[in-house]
Amino acid sequence: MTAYDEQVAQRRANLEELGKLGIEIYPRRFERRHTIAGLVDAYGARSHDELEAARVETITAGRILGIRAFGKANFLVLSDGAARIQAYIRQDSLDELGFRVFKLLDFGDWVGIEGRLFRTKTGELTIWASRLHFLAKCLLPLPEKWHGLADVETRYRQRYLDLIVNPDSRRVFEARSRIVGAIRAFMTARGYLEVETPMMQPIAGGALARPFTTHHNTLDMPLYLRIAPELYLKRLTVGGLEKVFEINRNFRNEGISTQHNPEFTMMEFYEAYADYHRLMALTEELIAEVARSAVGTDRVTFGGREIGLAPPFARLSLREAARAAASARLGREVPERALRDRAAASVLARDLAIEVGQADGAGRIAAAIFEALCEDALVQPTFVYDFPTEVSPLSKQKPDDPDTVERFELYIGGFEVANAFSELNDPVEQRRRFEAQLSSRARGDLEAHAMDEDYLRALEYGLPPTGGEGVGIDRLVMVLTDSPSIRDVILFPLMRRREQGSAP
RNA sequence: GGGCCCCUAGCUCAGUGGUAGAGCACGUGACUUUUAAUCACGGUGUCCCGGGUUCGAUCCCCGGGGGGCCCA
Repeated sequence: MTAYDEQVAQRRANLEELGKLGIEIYPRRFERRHTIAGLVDAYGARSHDELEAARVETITAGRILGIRAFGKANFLVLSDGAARIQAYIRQDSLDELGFRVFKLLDFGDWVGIEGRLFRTKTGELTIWASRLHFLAKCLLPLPEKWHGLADVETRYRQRYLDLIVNPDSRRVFEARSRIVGAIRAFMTARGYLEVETPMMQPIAGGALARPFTTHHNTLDMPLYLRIAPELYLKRLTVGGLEKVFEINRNFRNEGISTQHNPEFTMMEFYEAYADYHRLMALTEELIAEVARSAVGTDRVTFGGREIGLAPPFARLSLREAARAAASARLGREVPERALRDRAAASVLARDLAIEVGQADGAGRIAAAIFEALCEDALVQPTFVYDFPTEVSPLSKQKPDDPDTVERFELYIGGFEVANAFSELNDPVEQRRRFEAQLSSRARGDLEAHAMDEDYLRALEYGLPPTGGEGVGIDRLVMVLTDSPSIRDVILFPLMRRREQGSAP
């Protein structure tokens, strides 16, 4: 028998013995008077004498994360996830049944404790147990109490173990919840209406990405998991919902990395009468306010570097950034027209050893040069603005420059956190853009945008001047919690399936 | 998709071409204010999987699986 099997057998036997004592081994409910966190909060700072005078009686519950047994006097460490407290289990302070129950407890079991608060000789806040209630058995051995669970694969696959033994992990997800709450509060306070649009779409649009496909049986209809809510949210703006936002998942069938999970959370919003300049101002305010309210500061450390999130953020034109970086890299002045002309851009890319596709125009090449040379360096929050039209099929062109659209991406920590633009609302131009995408698709671009006739029809009813933006929640959480991988901020990141029978 | 690295006890990790180790956890005993409790004693195992080389492979070689990081 392996050590593991032996421990499991021992725990099962203890559970059986508990049943023989006549207690309910899976009780239905337990009435707490206090949470452990509440006790620590209220009494953690009280002195020994204050506690004696107050004679605080409590009933609380949690998971056993430590047992220090001395025979007739014992200590249990209980956790409610948020905080820990120890209970003093003294044979002559419990009834006989209670002490027999104690003897059958294992590391990881759930128990309720009734008793009086006091402080031990060593000064630790402790519950002097008068009653012990068995609540549920932990039948499998837990990771070690001191080193915790370090194996990242197990942490992701069995997140519950990570949460039990690694308090830092829980803190990340608590922060994530506060961040989402703060975003929602920020938008709601400014009059944006929260909406939910389809996650299953007959045409996956609103972004350049490959979708997941699925199928509806009764309608016998192919469907896609959405790659963006964009086209539905703009239909709502056509419908007169002038300020809307949605916080939900997008699904993109592409590679996995420290910055990409196939499903990820975006906050996307649209505002009638706004353009991308207005969105930049709003975004600065949003990021700073969310940081302050969710993590208590607008100066955070990410990957060992301090990042200031207070406005104003730096602003950098995409082609200028690419041009300057290319000039520095090549040691000669690269003119901006080298990024405007296909032949010149192609030569420039070759000189920079950046691969470009046969069908890529100057716009795509400029964007590729920017990504290759500039992204990593954008650690402090920076708006990169004025994108090539070729890579932005849903954005509105600049009045004096049809090759450029009013679009920006916000970079923080070296990666894209938000993407926004003045929305293209001319249905004739939008149709031309879709057609250009279709010809890209015909040349093999699997990420090219599909034609969406219903969306064009909506535009024909009239979309007011509108600004729209998507904020990547996972990446924002990474920055605000100093998490190096997107998998650290997603509770259950997608993992490759394992063969049956191989643990875990 | 490519490169590099990792996979040994439930957990955290050592280690070796010749019967596989530590700490924690687990079991037995002692201990009525301990706290990574301590002390004594005890058993831990598909060394990720398959093949090859070898008298002998956990170790070397090849293939596969899972994971991490970097690149695309």
